[in-house]
Amino acid sequence: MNHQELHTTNFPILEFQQNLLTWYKENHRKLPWRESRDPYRIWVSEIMLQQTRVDTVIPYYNNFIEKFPELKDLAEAEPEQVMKAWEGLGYYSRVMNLQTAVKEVRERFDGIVPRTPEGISSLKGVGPYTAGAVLSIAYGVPEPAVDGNVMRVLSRILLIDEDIAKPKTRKTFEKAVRELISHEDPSSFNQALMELGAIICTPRSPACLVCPVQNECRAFAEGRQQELPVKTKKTKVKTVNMSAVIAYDEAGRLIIHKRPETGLLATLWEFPNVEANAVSDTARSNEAQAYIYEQSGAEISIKGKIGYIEHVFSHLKWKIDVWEAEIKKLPDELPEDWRLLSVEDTEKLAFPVSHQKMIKLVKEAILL
DNA sequence: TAACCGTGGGA
DNA sequence: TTCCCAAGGTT
Repeated sequence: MNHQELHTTNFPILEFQQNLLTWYKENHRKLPWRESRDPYRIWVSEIMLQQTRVDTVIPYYNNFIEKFPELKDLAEAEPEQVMKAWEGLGYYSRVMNLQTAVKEVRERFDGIVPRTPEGISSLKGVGPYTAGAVLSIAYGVPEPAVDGNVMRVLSRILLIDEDIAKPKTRKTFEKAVRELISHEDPSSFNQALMELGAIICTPRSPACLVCPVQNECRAFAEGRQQELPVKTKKTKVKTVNMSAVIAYDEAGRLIIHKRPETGLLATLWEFPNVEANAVSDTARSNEAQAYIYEQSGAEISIKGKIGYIEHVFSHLKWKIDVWEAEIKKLPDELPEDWRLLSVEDTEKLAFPVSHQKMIKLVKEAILL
């Protein structure tokens, strides 16, 4: 690459580093994962923070570390207990990958989280951002940790107008960070970029007037901070109509189903549900009844509709009619991924939020 | 590359 | 209500 094309050409790097780091030392938030340099704990926090707000993560992080204080505790835990600790956080493959990865650390790296880019990047669920974050924060390695904050902040400071929605754009910012990063304190430098993005250089109406690096910001100099970063929009989500069934026996036990190992809401428990293709309510309840019999062998009798739930995911939307049913006859043995469960015991298994809403319906509509 | 993979908060 | 978003990774 031609040296003249570098986004950091003629940029006051030392001044920028000093202003950013001084600001960070005096203004950073006290967060639970900042009280430790244990690479395992840093790692857990970074996985939880993926696409998730700090305020949401804090209670999950504290509970997770209480349950699994050290890497070996997570490695040896029952997957269902691990998933229960993640219930409600979303993107559930994150935690299954994390447990897979900590087991790998014990088997391949003698229980020590690897301190090289190649080593840590080979772990399940550790991409370029998380690799750089753990290496820099836990080990002080001067690697870039480019997340959405860093792309927003640097797009403004360096006036970079590449579309940050495009995957290859991240490399542009990694290159810039390699030029800018403090080799004396890579941990604080990377965290400071993200902290600045979270507190000052926010997506809308950035607080430029109190920004510690206002002097070094090319976008502010040109009054263009509102135009950056450039980010193309996503397409609208698809809508799927569903029927879910709350079926119970004389003892009040409910039929539940464990979702497949891969895909949406993998391995979480749910009330049996199918896509609703038929037009009429009667035909839809028949579809649901047939599905449950085919999959589990249970014969049920649907009594009526007890609720309607809408649930929006990142890429689709469920519209769910919830039906109440009595179990008329059970097979000699239910399949492995089907179970009968008392209402109280729903607290022991992990359900997606959409189905937690149904549990609430059960408690309000059926138990009363 | 673009689609898939959750959830809750704020404008 | 609707939209965008929040410390991404995998396929």
